[in-house]
Amino acid sequence: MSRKIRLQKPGSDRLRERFERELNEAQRLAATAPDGFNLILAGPGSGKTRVITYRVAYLIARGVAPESILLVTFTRRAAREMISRLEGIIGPKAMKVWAGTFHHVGNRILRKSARAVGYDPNFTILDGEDQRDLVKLALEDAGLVGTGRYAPKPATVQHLISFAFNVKRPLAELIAERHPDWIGWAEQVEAAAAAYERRKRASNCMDYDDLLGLWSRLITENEEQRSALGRMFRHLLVDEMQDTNLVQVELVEAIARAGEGNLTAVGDDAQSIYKFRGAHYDNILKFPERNPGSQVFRLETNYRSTPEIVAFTNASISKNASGFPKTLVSAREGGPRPVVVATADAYEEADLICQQVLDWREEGIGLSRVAVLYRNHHDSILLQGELAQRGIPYTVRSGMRFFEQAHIKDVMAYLRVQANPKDEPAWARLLPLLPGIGPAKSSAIRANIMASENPIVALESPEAMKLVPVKSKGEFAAFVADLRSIRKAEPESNPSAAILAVLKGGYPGVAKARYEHPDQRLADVEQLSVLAARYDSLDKFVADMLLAGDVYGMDSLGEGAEPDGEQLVLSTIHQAKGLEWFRVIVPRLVEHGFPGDRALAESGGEDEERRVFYVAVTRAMDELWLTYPLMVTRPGQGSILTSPSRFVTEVDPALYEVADIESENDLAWTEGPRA
DNA sequence: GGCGAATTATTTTTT
DNA sequence: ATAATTCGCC
Repeated sequence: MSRKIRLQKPGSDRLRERFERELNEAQRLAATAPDGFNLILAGPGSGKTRVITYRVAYLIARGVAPESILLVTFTRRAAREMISRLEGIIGPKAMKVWAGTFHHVGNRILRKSARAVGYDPNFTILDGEDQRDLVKLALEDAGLVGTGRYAPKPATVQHLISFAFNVKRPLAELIAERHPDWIGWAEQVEAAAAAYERRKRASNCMDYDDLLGLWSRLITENEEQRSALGRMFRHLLVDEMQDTNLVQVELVEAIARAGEGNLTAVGDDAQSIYKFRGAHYDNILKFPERNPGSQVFRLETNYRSTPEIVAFTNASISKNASGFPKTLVSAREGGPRPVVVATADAYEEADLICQQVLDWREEGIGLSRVAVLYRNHHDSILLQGELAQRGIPYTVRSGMRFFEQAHIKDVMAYLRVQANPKDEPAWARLLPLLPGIGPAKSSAIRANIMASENPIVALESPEAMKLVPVKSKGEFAAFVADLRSIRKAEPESNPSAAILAVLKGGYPGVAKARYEHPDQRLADVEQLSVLAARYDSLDKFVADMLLAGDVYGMDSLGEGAEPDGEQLVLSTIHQAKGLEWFRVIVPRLVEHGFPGDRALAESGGEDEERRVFYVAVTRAMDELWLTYPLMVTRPGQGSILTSPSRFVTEVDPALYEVADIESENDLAWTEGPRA
C-alpha cells in the first residue's frame, strides 16, 4: 500500500495564520486595508516591504487577478525583491503582477501603444548622455552655439528641460528663476527645447521623461485608453511615494480614478531625497487632501535598529523644520551608541575605516554585512585606493554604470541603428568614430540620411558617399560592410550575436586607437554579449540595461574580489535607500561637505540634506559609525581645516560616544609616508 | 574642417 | 584633479 500524500493549497486559513504570525497589529491593519485610497506612512525599518508584499498577497487571496495589480517601486531591484518574497507566500502566481519602476512600466505600456502618441513601437530610449548630445544639436539649431563662455551648456539646459517637465512648470519660469545669468538667451533656450523635442520625434527616440509624459498623455488625451488602463489595473500600489514627482502622482491617481479607485501609497516623508529630480514630500503628505476619504496607517515600530541608533536618528530628524514630527520606537534590545570619530585627515579616515572593517571581520561580521555610505561618489575614491592596497574586497555602487561607459555605448550604437535606423543620437556617436569624420562631416551626413525613409540604406547612396572625405573612403566602406554583417546576425532577435559581429568588424581597431586599456574595454564588450544572451529582443535588452538603474561596472569589483565572495559595500546614500546592514559607516561628515554648500544655497536645502543623512543613519542595524576628517584638501586652496557637520553637532552628545584616535609616536617607524 | 593642446569651470544625488 | 570646451595649427 502506498503512502498517501495530501497536497495542501495555501488556502486562506493558512494565509490568515501567516498574517497573524508574521505581522504586528499595525502592519496587519495596513496590509488588509479595505479597497479605496490608502496611505501607509512607514518609518525606516518598520516592515514596509513586508506590508506591501502581504497586501498584494491579501488582494490575490481575495480573488483579485495578479495581472490586474500594478506595483510601482523605486528601483528594479526593489521590484524583484518584492516579487520573490511574494512568490514565497503565494507561489508562481506572483510573477504575473505588474511590478517595476514608473519608467519601466511606462516603457512596457508605450511599446504597445506607441502609435497612439505618434511613435513607432521600436523607439529607442535615450540615456542621460544621449539626451545631452541631442540637446547640444538642438542648441545649434537654436543658434546657441557654445560661443561666449557663459552661454547655456547642454548639460544644464537638458537638466532644466527635464526638471521643468517633472515639476510641471513652464520652462521660461524656471529659466528666470534658476538661471538669471542666461538673461539674453532665454528665448533661444526655449527654442532649443522645442528643437530637442522635434529631433527626438524625428529620431523615434524617447527620453526618460517621455516614458512618463507620453504614458500620461495616453490617458489624459484618450478616453478609451484611460478607461482601458483603469480596467487593466484594478489595484495600484506605489512604494517610496515621497520620491515621486507631480507627473508620477497624477499618473497613478488618474489611473486609479479611471478604474476602481484602489490606490495604496507607501512611504516616509522623512526619507524624501530626490528633490533634484522633481520629487516633493507633499506628494505623500497631501495624499489625504487630494484623495478625500482615504485611510491613513502609520507604522512606527522599528525592527531594524537598536534603541540607541533609533534615539540618535529620531533626534536628528527632529531638527527638520518641514515634515511630520515623528518618533520611532525600536523593538530591539540595546546595543552600543553611535560612535563619532574625528581623524587627522582624509587618509587617516580611510585608514580607520579599513581597520574597523577588518576588526569587525575578526569579530565574525562578514564584509558584506558592512557598508560605507557617503554623500558623493567622489568621497569614496581615497577609500577605494586604501582598500585595494590592503587587499580588502569591496564593491562600489556609485559612479559610472557599466552601460554608460563609452565603449559600451559605442557598441550599442551599432545595434541601435539596426533596431531604429532613425536613431540620430546613435548615428551622431557612430559616424565620428571614423577617421577624418568630425562633428561637421558627421552632421552633414546625418542631415542627408535622416531625411530618407531608411537612413541605414541611405548611407550607401551616392549622395551620402559624396560627403565622405576622399581619404576616409576606405574606412567608410568597411563601416558600411560592418553594418551589413551585423544586420545578418539579426540584432533584433539576437542581440548577443550582433555584439559579437561588432567585435569582428572595425570597432576593435577604433577602440585601440581611441581608448586607454583597449583590451579591458573589448573584454567588457564580450561580457556585454554574455549579458545579452539572455535576451531574444534587442529593445528589451536595451531598455532593461538602461532602466535597471543598479548595474554598476563589472570591473568595479576591487582588486582580488571574488564575484560571489564577501565584499564590503561602498555606496552613495541615494543608492542605499531601502537597504540595511549590520554595521554602517558614514564618512566625510564635515561642514561644506555634508551638507554641501550647493545644497544649502537652495531653499529647503538643509532639510533635504538632513533627510539624506537620516536615510544613511537609519540603514544601520547594530552599529553606526560617523567619521570626519579635521582637515581636507579642496581644489581651490590646498589643505584647509574643517568643522564637524551640523548633522552631528546638533544632536545631544549623550546620544553618541566620541572615540579618539590615539596618536602614535611620530618617531616610531610604523608605516612609510603616503603620497 | 579635423585634431591635438591649453584652458577653464566643476553635477551631488539618478530613472 | 578631472573633464569638457575652446583655441590654434595642420
